[in-house]
Amino acid sequence: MNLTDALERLKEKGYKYTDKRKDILEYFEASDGYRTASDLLENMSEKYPGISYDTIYRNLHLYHDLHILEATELQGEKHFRFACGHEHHHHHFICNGCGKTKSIETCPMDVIEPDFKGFMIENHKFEVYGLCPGCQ
Amino acid sequence: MNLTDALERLKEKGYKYTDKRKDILEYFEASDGYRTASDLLENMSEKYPGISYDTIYRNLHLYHDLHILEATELQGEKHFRFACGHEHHHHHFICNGCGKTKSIETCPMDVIEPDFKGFMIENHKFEVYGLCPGCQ
DNA sequence: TTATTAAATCGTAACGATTACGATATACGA
DNA sequence: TCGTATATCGTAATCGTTACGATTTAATAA
Repeated sequence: MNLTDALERLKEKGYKYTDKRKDILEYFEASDGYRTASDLLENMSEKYPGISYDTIYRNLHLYHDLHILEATELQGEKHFRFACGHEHHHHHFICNGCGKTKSIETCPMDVIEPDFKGFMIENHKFEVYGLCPGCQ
Repeated sequence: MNLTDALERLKEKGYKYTDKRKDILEYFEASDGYRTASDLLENMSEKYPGISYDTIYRNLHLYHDLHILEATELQGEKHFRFACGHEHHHHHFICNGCGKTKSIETCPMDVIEPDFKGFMIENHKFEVYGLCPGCQ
């Protein structure tokens, strides 16, 4: 996902263009890692003092619904990043220091023993946490 | 982990025995799956109307610190279950209906490509979610 | 260009899960 | 049985998030 594609998807779904919406996308484009709602609020407050929580969360949810952002829960707080796009299914190493990610191509669902007879599998989560080279 | 071992660990660490502490452990022993603080509060309220949130959370944290309970975060809420004890490292299928778990013996860290040069791995999370036979 | 209006935002209150704390009660060793 | 450290109660505060009436604005039509 990138800024241009995201803005296009927004338009084709009939959502309005606003500077705040563009700036939110630019923030995630520049981040390349997981960020929280308050990270975003703090960043947006520089340009838009007094920006509402409603605006932050409404747009985060909108982008998530449109598959422009993907989300994960870390330490009781939702974190968002640009969606990884049409690439094949994969997982992430997530840096505890800066939130940046690194792809893990293998999916454990392909390699674990398939003894789930009688169980209906709906989804799964596999994440590796640690420190990236820059954060050690 | 079981009730007897847990009470013994509590005693040997110098914590006091109370009926509430025993009953919390009995609740998790009988549950065999992930339960929330409010699940526990609701259950304890039958015998102890007016039991304090402080008591619930303080003991959940105590048991977690003593490795009597293990925890995971599901849908923004912490869930606890009896620790799986000294068995070898493994992961869980977790039923979205009843919270019960099923062990997954394979750990993805053993099978993924080891291309983490320069990254310091601290921990990982692998969970499979779905419905157990009884909840479908 | 202006008018219309549905959507976006603001300001702020409410919410659910969790934490915190002074006052009181209790387990347990002396 | 007493003394005291600890556990609990009752309740307020905190944090992340959601909700909502009032106001503003982007997009479209006249």
